[in-house]
Amino acid sequence: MRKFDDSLPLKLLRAREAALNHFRPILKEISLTEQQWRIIRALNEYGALESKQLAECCCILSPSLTGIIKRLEQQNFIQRQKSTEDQRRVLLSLTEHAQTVFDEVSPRFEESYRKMTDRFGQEKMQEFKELLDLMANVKP
Amino acid sequence: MRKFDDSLPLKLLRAREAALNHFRPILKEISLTEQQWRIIRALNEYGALESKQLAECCCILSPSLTGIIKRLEQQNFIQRQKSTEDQRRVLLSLTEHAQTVFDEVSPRFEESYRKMTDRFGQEKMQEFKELLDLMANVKP
DNA sequence: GTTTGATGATTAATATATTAAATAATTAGT
DNA sequence: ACTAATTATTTAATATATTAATCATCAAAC
Repeated sequence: MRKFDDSLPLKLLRAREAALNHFRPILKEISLTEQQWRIIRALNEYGALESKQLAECCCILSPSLTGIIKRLEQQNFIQRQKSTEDQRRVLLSLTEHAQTVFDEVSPRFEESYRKMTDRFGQEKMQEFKELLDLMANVKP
Repeated sequence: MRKFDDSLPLKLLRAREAALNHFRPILKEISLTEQQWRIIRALNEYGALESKQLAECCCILSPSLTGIIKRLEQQNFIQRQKSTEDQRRVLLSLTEHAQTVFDEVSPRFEESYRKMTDRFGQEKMQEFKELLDLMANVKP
């Protein structure tokens, strides 16, 4: 069998851990989890989204999202409103508070992102992202 | 700010999900979680390992490992013994049962791995893994 | 209009992730 | 030898992941 360390899922996990290590200090400071920040980023970019779309684009399953949204709502980061046409659907968007926090801290994330990219190498990063996108579309 | 979809951690997450989708059916059949299989694979390759080493090489934090090992022990997949020199340490190894299961199912994982590699492209996979290893060593 | 089937969200149950704190055994310094 | 600092593991508390089941709403068929 292949060597344990040759496992692609494991390599992806380790690479992701290494990447996240660049941002964890910021997340800790602002007391947001990685998933919470991911959701806030998505809503900042796309505006209001339905729960299902948000789950899809954030790579978070619906049952997890339910809890995450509930907590973000309690912390006044997210507001919800039911869709008028389809009562099943829930529209989610950022509160003003969340928007303020986002605008304040996003430059810090950008800065860390730039550092990470520099250390990894600009061109390598480009190539790396292309391969990641390709792998994300390999169906079983 | 960068686009949401340009996020490296997100791309890594999506790529990993896509990769895991090739193996989830097998895991489900044998009723093992991804983490449990990762640990079994590691112990198969390295033989007995201390808890700390196992956590390190499997990219699992100690508190998580405690629970995973406990459950694998209950299912008769793992046996533990305290180190004789250092009573703090715990030596973990596979049971015969686990070894049997591993030998039986590992060919199926290999087969799926080969398919995945073929669909992604052999040379691309090589290049991809090299970049993943590089990223795993980018320190903040 | 009612039934049936499908869909969006939630709940439930179990497993894992994360951080902090507690335990216990070892080592270093005195 | 004895205290202090270290280290390996576990416990605790909270958040998220995963699968299955439920609940409510909508849509199509009848």
